[in-house]
Amino acid sequence: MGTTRLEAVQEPKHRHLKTVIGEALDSEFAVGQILPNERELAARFGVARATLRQALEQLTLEGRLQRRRGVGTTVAPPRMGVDVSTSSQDWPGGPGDAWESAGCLLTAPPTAVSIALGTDSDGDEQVHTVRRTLVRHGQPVAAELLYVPQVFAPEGTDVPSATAGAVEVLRALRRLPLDGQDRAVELGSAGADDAKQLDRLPGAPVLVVTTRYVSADRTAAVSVATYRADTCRLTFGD
Amino acid sequence: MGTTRLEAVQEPKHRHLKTVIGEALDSEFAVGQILPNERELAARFGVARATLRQALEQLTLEGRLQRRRGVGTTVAPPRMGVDVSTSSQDWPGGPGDAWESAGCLLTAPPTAVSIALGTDSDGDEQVHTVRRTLVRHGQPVAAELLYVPQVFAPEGTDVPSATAGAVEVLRALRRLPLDGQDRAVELGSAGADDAKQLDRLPGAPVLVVTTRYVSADRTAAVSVATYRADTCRLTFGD
DNA sequence: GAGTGGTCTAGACCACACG
DNA sequence: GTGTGGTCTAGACCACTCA
Repeated sequence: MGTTRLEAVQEPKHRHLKTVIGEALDSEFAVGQILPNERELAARFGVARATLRQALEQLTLEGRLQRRRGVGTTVAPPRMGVDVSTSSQDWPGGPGDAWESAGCLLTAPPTAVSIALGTDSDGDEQVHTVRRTLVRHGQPVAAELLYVPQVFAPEGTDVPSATAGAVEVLRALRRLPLDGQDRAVELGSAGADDAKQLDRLPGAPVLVVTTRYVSADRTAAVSVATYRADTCRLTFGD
Repeated sequence: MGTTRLEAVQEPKHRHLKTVIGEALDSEFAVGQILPNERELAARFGVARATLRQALEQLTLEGRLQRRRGVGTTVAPPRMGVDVSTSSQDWPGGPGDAWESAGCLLTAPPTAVSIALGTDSDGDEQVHTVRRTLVRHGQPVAAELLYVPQVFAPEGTDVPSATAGAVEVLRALRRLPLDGQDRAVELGSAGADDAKQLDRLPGAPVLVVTTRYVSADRTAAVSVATYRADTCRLTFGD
C-alpha cells in the first residue's frame, strides 16, 4: 500500500479510499495480516480519521476486514459457507444437526413470533425458549432462539437444569410429524445477547433466518437464527 | 418523541439513542411519516449530529427508516417478502418469472464467476451477460447479472439490439435440460451500477443471491442477484 | 503503560430536491 | 433560495488488549 495521496475525483473520498484499499488487500496483503493502524493510514492517505473509518467500515461489512479493539485491523479469510438448506427435512436437534443447546427458559416471545405461532398475541402466553449456538472452526457463527409452545412439549416444563430442559423440548418436537417448513432471510443487527454469543459488538450486521416448522397444519415451532454476516455465506444446496 | 435528554448510562450514546428512537417509531409514528431533521433531533437529544446519525444509520440498516437527501427521513413500511425459492425448478426467464431484461453484452466475468462457470479463469473468455431488474409495487428491489457461456447460447451472439439479445439468450437456456441448481446468500454492498438500478447510493447494503444452474453436469449459467437489504425479506417457501 | 479501535464533539461545506 | 441528508475535518477521551 505505497500510495500516499488520493487523486482529485468527484467521487466521495471514502468511497474512492475503499476501492484503493480493497485493491491493495487483493494484491499486497495475505489473509490474517495486520494493517497499519487507523491514524497511520489516515495520515498516509491525507484524510481525517473519520473518513478513513468510513472506508474500513464498508470493507468490514463486506467481510474483507476484521477489526478488534486493542488489537488492530486484519485481513479476513473468505466467508465460510454454512448450509441452511431446507431439503434435509427435519426438526432441529435431529441427526446431523451441529447446533449446541445453551439453555432453556419459559418466556413471552416477541410479538412477531407470537403471531407466527398463533399463540395469544397479546404477548402474555409463555413458550419454551431454547437458546442454541452454532460453532464452526472453533468460532461461533450463529445464535438461535427456538420458540416452542408448551402444548407441543409438555415434558420440558418441569425439568430442573436449563440445558436438560432444552434436550427435553427438542426430544418432544421430534416425536411430532414434520409436515413442512418455510424460511425467510433478512438483514438485521445483533442485539446485546446475540452479540455476546457471536463475539461481536452489539449492532453488528447479521443474517436473520426465520424458520417456521409446521406439524398437522399448526405451527409447532419458530426458530430465529442470527448468522454473523461478516463471516458467513448461507448456502442452499439442492 | 417528547424526550429531551438521554439519561446517563454506561452504554454508548448512539446505541441508547437507537433504542429510544426505535421505541418512538413504534408508538408515535405512522408509516411514511416524516421525522424532524437531523439538526433538530440532535439538539433535542443533546448530542452531536454525528452521534445522532450513527443511530439513524442503524435504524436505516434494519429497514425501519428511509432517508433521502434533500427530502428527509421517513418511517419505512415493513419489508416485503420476495420469493426466491428454488423448488420452482426452472430456468430464469421461464413462466412466472417477473424479472425484466434490461440489456445484454459480451463481457469477461469476474473471476469468482469464471471459476463457477468453469470457463477460462484467466478472465479472457467472454460470456453473455444479461442485466435484469425486479420491480415490486413500482419500486426496483433487485438487480441481476446473469452470465451464460457462449457455448450454451450461440444464437444470441449476433443479435442487433441489446434487449433482443437478452431474450435470445434466455430462450436458448430454456431449451437445455435443467438438472439442478444451488444457491447462496450473503451480505454485500451495492456497486455503482447496481446502486443506480436500485435507486440507492453506492455502498448501500444488499443481499447477494448467487445461483448456479446445472445442465448435464456442467454449469450452464450463473446468476448474481442483489436485493435491496433495507426493503426485502427473502422467502423460501416449501 | 503503550497502542489499538470505539465513541463523541462542534463545527464546515457539498449535492440534491422542491417550491 | 431554502432545507434536507451526505461528506469531511481536527481534535478529544474512553475501553480494551497485551506485553
